[in-house]
Amino acid sequence: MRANETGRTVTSRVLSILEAFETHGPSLSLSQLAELTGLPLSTAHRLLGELHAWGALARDDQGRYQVGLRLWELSQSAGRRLRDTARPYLQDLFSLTQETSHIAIREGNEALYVDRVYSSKRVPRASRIGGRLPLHATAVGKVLLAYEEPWFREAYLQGDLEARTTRTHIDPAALADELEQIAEQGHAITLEEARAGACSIAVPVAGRSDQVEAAVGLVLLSTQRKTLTRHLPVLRGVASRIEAAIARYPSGYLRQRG
Amino acid sequence: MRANETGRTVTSRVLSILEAFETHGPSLSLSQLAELTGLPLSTAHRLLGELHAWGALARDDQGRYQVGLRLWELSQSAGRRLRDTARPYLQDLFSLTQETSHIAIREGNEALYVDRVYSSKRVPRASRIGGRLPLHATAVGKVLLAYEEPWFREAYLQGDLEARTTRTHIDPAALADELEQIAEQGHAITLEEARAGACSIAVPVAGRSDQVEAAVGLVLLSTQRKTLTRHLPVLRGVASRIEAAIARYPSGYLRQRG
DNA sequence: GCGCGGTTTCCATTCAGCGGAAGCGAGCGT
DNA sequence: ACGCTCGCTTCCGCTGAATGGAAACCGCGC
Repeated sequence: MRANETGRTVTSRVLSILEAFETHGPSLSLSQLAELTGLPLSTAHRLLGELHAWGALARDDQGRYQVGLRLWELSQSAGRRLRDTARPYLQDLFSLTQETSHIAIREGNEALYVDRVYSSKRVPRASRIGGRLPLHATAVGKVLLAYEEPWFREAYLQGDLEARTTRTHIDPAALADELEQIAEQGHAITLEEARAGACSIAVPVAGRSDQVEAAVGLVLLSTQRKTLTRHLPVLRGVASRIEAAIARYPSGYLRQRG
Repeated sequence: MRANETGRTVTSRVLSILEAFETHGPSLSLSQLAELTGLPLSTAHRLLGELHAWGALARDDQGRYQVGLRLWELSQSAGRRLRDTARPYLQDLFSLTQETSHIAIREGNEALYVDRVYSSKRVPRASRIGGRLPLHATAVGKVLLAYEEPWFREAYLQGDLEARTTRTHIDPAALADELEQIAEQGHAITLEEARAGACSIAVPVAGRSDQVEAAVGLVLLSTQRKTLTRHLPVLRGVASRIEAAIARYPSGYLRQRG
């Protein structure tokens, strides 16, 4: 009967519901959600009811909850900022190279894939739009890391460096050298470090005031590793066209939450 | 000093903040938001603080709020259900026709564009991914309407039928006839009804149990209107391949909120 | 029909959230 | 330099909105 046993704010409870969808499947029942969030059943029920009424959550025909289309539509604007700008150039990149092309930004300790155009060749899919991969295991990630503030880069290298494949570079000292070299030469390459059978190359995309805000890259079958650098001029060209397009925005328009 | 003057629940207040972003620009200041939501400044400030800390909102370097990438990432799963399934087929459709290709579902009284591949030709953009257009002004919308439950279709025709261009069909009786014909022949055509200079054609995509859940369509320059029907076989082929891919999901997986 | 897992509704209790007011601080005009 | 304005941030005593235990409800299988 007490009013809010836990001390958590209402807002944080609502958000913890959304959080549950991030980590545990796209479709959850009331009791699962109550379990996952630690909320009493009736409280969870009421909050879910409000979220559902508003359209933030939808219910399938078994009564389970899913993230709703209204929330999707709303948050398109966030992805859209970069995406809408970059999309045409990304498509150019694809038509020039015929290889899987993508653009990513840094979000926390991971590379967040903002958009991608798939090649018809069946390159192993390491990630998807809106998905994330560790910064040290992909070409775009390495680029983002290489141009990041030194304090961040160093802190990152201190942390756990997950090995995605047997080829992932996980030695902090070696990685530090590699990143330095990347910053110098202006591009990064990975060979089966995120996914067996795939290699990739990426270059930075700077916003106004030289701050690197994103990275564009290509993914190829690892059998074609030797052709990677051939795409560099095209990649650079596309990157600088994206930069020109971004330049119209206020600085920091893409970059969010340190 | 009173506790919650308005009678609105905390959750609804939080959601009203998100609502403000739907209708008024992608970037809003504290005082704008307080104004728009009708919340006292200090209350808005606290709620925004929580949303920001969680990552639902981001702040640009002028301190204004924007919808954050965490929310975007989270809600990708909603769009992803249909999008990830349909994407490859949509890309096939594009490479077969070289025309702007899109897929949409019904959300409320509007067609919600779930995904699109742009032609390089500069077809007037009537909408964007995650955007909406009235059901009666586009080919995909007409298809969705034509296969909708009769009670819904009739209610829709009673309502205000906005004229997007001088060519938009807004006579309820004529539209009813047109929809009947569309359901019969299995495709819809619009000629500059949503946007001057563009014409479009669309066919239904049925989920399990014949329920029409989405529509795929092409947009062409209106100068090419005579070639529209030539694309019908390709369009139908792609639609049925999407149907096959959808068939694995539980029924109602895409359809949400009546 | 009866028990079981899950969902929905009810309502007296109480502390989390409220919001008025005061404190900052950056920009601007004089 | 100085005061003024405008918008953001922090503080804190009061109170009704949110809480959660319990009980009703609803299918479903045995």
